[in-house]
Amino acid sequence: MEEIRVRFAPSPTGKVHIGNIRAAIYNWLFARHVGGKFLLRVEDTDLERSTPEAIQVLFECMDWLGLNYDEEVFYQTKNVKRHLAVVEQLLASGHAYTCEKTSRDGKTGTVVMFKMPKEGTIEFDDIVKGHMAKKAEDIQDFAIVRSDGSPIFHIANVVDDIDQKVTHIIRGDDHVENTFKHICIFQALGAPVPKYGHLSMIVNQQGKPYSKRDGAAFVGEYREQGYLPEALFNYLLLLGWNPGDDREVLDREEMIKLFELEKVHVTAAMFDPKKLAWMNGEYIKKIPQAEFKAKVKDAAAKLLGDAAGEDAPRYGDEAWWDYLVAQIQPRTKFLNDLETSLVCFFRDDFPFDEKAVEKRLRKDGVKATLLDLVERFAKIDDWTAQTLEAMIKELSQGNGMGPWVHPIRVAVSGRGEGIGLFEMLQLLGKEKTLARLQKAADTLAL
RNA sequence: GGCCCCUUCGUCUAUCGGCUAGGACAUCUGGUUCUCAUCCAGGUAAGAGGAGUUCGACUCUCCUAGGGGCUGCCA
Repeated sequence: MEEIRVRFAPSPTGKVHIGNIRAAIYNWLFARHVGGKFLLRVEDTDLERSTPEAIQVLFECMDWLGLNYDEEVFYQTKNVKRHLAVVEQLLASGHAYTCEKTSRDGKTGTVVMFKMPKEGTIEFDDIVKGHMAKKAEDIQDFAIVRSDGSPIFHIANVVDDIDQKVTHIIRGDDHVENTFKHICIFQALGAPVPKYGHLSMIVNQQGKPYSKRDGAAFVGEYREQGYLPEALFNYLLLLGWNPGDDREVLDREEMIKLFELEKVHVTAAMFDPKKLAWMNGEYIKKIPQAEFKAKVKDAAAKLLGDAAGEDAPRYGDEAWWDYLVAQIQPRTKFLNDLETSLVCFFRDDFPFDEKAVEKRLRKDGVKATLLDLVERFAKIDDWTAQTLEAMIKELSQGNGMGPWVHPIRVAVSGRGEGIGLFEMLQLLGKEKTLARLQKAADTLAL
């Protein structure tokens, strides 16, 4: 049986965005599902707009998402001779002709045009859109070689697909009209016409298709914001496809096993950052403890920076790290939040949230409370969350621990939210806790 | 303008003619809790409009409206 081969063929004219990368994801999944080959082709024939940086960014994003390709990257510009040879062939067979033309930007010159059939219907069965048909007369002849002699997308694309033996072309909806043209080229060349599947667009919150102008559309942006590649991958997959039941969070193996191009939606889907954020949280919860610990340590090292050594609380004590990770991981939604939630453990110059200070510390009587706590805490030898909680419980006499808990939290962490207070105090240790309570009483509380 | 495609809760979607229209995110309410988050329980919320086919239509057909794509010496 013939090997199934698909390709992702972006043009490196800007940073790869989520619409493009979803096409890559669907191609990849399709190939893995059927046991075929997934190829990467860089369509860099637009010399004026293609950049090496964009190509580099493309590689990084694909690698980040785990979109591995099976053969060496194919650069379209390296196949120019073949493109032109094929054009000669078309010229000779009467499927193409030269003509004087004036371009949009006013350049006049001789280009090669592909001659479309003048009658009949061009049709194909799109794997996602179903049967497609168009009258040949509705499609005009189109240029395939520029006046400077360079091949244009249409011819380069088709010739490369022939050369790479591509069997299924899965690409964006914006190419449907091209498909009618390309089919004619395949036929003029006597080459087998591949199967097509056109993917709907992803639209932004305004309902408009994503373009390179949408800042947040750049794939790398999500990485920088602390999204996990698995979450983005999973979310993008769900935008226009579902396994047929209520499952949404799927691992890579399940995706490969369940993915079917036929079930991909025809309609455009709106990108919902909130659901992506939720998905990210789901994946963060699933990170193995050891792996998450490494991320926490990385973030800690970054925080320590120049202050390293000085503020380091009990490094090397793995039990301490494990306890910290157990507290932090379940309430982390973005990797980037780590810095904020960890800073109070690693720096004494952590920032104070002005609102929290106002609400919890700048209140009459708080100073006395804090000073009282310094005295009481100083007497505690068994510095554990349990002991500390028992002590505050006793102080509050069942009337709610709020009046003690809130000021302490802000005094030692600078924030009004975070992990459980007593766990936090245990992690900080007695010495730091006392120092911070004292400092807050002296400088912030009333 | 022309050609092509699309239309279920705010959003992503399930439904292969029988629907009291299901799930997820978001949102709201209640519970748990020292905060935030989590977690648990529950609520609000949809078939663009109109004809037709049919015992029966969200599902099939047609029309209208709305949205999108293409209409380059871009890809």
